[in-house]
Amino acid sequence: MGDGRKIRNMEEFAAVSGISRPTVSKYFNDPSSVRKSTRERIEAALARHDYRPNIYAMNQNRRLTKNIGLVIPYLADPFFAEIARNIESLILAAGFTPILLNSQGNPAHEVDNLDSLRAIKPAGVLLAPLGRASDRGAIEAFCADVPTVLFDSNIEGLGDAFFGSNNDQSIGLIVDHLCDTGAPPVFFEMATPSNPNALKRRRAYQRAMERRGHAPCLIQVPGDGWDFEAIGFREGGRIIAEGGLPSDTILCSNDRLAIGVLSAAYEMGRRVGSGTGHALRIAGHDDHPFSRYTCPTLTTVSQDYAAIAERSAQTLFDLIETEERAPVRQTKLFDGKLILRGSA
Amino acid sequence: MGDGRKIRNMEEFAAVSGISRPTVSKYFNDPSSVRKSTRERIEAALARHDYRPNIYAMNQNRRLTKNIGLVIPYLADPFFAEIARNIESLILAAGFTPILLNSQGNPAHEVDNLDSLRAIKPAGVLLAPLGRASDRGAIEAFCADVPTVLFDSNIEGLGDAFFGSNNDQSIGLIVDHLCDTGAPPVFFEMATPSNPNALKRRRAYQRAMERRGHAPCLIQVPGDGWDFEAIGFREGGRIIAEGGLPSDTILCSNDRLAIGVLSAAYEMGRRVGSGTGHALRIAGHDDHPFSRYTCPTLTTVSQDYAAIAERSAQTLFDLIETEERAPVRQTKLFDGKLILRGSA
DNA sequence: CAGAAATATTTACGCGCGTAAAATTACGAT
DNA sequence: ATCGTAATTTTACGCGCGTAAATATTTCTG
Repeated sequence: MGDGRKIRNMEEFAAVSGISRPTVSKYFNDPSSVRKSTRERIEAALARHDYRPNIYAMNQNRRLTKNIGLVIPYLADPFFAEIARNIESLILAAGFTPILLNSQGNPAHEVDNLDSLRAIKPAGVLLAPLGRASDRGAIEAFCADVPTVLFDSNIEGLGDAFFGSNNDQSIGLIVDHLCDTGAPPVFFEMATPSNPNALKRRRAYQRAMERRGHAPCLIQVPGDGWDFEAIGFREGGRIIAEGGLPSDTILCSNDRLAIGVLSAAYEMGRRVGSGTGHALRIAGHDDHPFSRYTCPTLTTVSQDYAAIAERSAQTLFDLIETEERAPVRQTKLFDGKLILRGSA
Repeated sequence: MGDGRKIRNMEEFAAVSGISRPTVSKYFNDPSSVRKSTRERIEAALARHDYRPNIYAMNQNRRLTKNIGLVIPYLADPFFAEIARNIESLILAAGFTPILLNSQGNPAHEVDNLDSLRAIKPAGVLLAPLGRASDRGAIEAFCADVPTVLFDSNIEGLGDAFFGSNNDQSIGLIVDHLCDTGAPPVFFEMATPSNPNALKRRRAYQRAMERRGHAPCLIQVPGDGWDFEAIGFREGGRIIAEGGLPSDTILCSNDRLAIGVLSAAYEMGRRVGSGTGHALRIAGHDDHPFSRYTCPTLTTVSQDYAAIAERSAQTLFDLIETEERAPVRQTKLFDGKLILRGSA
């Protein structure tokens, strides 16, 4: 395809396509904004010459670029990687360019990411914040400048919308299940959790237990960072070894902790499972990609992150379309589903 | 900080800092290229007015941007996510901006990513290709235009350099270990593997077995895509159930397959492990983040991806620095380390 | 302190495209 | 065929900064 000479800019491309440059410019900003016959002539020329407008020159004078920022708190976590993959596809399908940024569990890095985004003048941003650890002031300032939809972890009052999981419902689901089928669970978590939703889940557990007339019991273990499996393994192993738990049933704040605890229980020869004769029952939360390959397989609650991704993206697209900030901050929590497997 | 009026462009910023605009421009391109006293005056003004140059205007006329592309074949795999995290940090530390792109296991997507990168005029690109599935022609054309270092998976002759793992050495290591401590292993893999290094590992297994005077035995199971654990679980379970394996020892082409096989073996009540009285031994390759939490923990070979990341990044930086393409294509394979755990 | 070398300033132009206003053309419906 | 409207073309300017060349200034060297 293409004849010999290279097209250097839109001027030259407009010449070979027989259309004026401003119309070609209109075409690239929105192909449907030009007449059909014009569009066809441009696309014919495009097939012959493979010209692409210079994105830097394009974005320099445009007030809004076609870029959408996607900020993920910790991309090495397969759970977040999976959400990122989903949302990326949605952004591409909507004709935008996703800019994927990883906060790597670090609040300073999160702020850096927002700074980078600001420089890029994105049409909008989808932000899964670190949560409690986040620099609220920095995010607030950012949201004031750029249409931003928060997801996964809420920061009260920030952004034009928030979509996440209904931790009250989902934790309630698994607490009910555990209570119905055996001893009421203790709640295993980090004393100072990195995980954004941890505090909500803790309170949801407490409420669910009280609702059923049981006394909540929190097992809060030390540990920093995002290596949850290691913390679950080390501290879970310790707890199990020490004994003295008021229950044989452990509900973990998330699947990654549960994977560690499960592994420790196996090492120690404890029989984990829902069947008769078990020594321990262990459950998690999130339906992590690896939770179906633990031994035994992990009973957990799935988050409806397809819905969260879809709704977050669509809300941002609408925000960008209408070019005005949302009058009221939209919020919706999606229900989880009980995933019954072998561990509880 | 900052007085009332906003700085709109470099002209205005140059005015308030008392330096000419071209000098300020020089400063932003390389702070060390201006005299110390000048640098201090600019930085003082910077502290007062928080101005940042418009990156679109900057990059428009620059032949080389400060962007470095980082293309990952499948970001939802924690192994790749971890490498990406490493390399991202190195890129940032070197003063460049990482552009993280995910091919999502799809060759067409990989080509799209390279197209996007081309539009961004990156100073260089670090590319972990899909391997056999990759569109060789497209990558070749890209490498001709942009300094590119391949890593993880080699495509013979493409890019200015390649750094990866020495599969011959690492597979040899684990085959030797398995042979020394029990029955020679069969090799479990996908018949049509998605994984870039799969074919190299297959041949490495064959050579290692022949070297020790054993007949290689390939178990090639059906399955598409990147859900390796599911394939390992389904097909591994089938193989184990059918019986008739010439060995009780299974070496899997990668840890994710092994995780699935291990899970299947557990479900079927087979005793897996290196101890006496085991029914099965299972080993993997990669030292995947989850391999230390399987039941039993997975014996495997670690890739030295810190070295791979470091060397790949450094080579690209040098390439960018000298502004000339490498005269000879550099290649280095890093040795793996045996990780002895419970499964074999 | 003079002269050389390094650095800064001035001046000027160009990059590739967005976009506005006015003039022209093409289109669809009467 | 006629009209009104929508689409296109023409013309023109500006965005914010890179960069080159000539000139002026500072800093370093002996």
